[in-house]
Amino acid sequence: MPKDADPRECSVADTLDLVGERWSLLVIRELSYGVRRFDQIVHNTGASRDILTSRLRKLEANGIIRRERYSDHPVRYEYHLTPAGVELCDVLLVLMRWGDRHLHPDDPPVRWQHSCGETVSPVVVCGHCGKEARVGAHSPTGRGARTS
Amino acid sequence: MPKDADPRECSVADTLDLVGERWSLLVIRELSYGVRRFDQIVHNTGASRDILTSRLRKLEANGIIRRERYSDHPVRYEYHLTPAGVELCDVLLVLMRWGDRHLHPDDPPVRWQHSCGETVSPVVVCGHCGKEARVGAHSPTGRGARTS
DNA sequence: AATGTGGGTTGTGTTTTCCAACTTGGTGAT
DNA sequence: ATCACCAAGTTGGAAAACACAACCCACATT
Repeated sequence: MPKDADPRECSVADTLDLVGERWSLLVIRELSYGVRRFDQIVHNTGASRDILTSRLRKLEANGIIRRERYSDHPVRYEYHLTPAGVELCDVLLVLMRWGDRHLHPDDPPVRWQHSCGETVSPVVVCGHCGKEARVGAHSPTGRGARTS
Repeated sequence: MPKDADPRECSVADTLDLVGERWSLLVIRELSYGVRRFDQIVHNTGASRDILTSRLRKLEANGIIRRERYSDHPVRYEYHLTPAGVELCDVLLVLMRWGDRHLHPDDPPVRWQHSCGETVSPVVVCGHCGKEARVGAHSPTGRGARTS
């Protein structure tokens, strides 16, 4: 870090410290699709095996995924999302929506069907009033809120 | 990429190719706070100057930010979000919510006030029916939808 | 004349990542 | 019993990315 830096206190940065490295969010994506095995995650993401090992260990250490033994002889494991990991799927949905709109406007690679019967088109709203929410629409307050 | 890999077609992966490298989302965060100057972005993120230059160029090349000359003598630039960049702020909001809940449960570093008067507590909902949406709740369809 | 400012670029290490090949403890087929 | 195969990693060596201080340039200020 440059010695004159004074990074903003920020939950975005703190979350990215846990899941912001290359491949981590794609691992969570695979688990959200129900993929559980090491080799399948390699195959579906393109991560190299050593890096995948290190990402899985870090996600596990931070309570985002869980490793479960499904065979004793030989010892074999599979991976699952924890409740905290399931919550991170919201991030995937919003990233997917942006990519669908801006990079694949005519044919989204994947659609998720919602319980209402329609294809999910995720929108971020304020939990209190239900209307659309977006950073920048109003001014921030708190320890990390400086605007210069 | 390992030669047996066959990465899933996926808008999440495609979006992360544009903004998933270290610092890129924090640059967008700074612009969403109204910070415009190179040195301020360095100061508030902790990115090194050379890497920041490369991130800014890439984000600009992909239409997420815009560089604007605000002085001719000497030549000076400042950075702004494009409409596509503003849409990416949804991702920040959802990352922030996760970090607030899981890493700072008692004192979120930043609060954004919504037009309804309350602090924004972002929720991802289905754009059709308005109810909560989450990847994994139903099964995916499309080219990238395999579940093994 | 000296210092400061904004937006970079350069040089030189250090750290990460990449990828094939290998390992380990087993199973099933010949 | 030997051979191939499987899953879940680990290892070694090369390539790429990153970090950071120092420098640069065209001004403006003191």
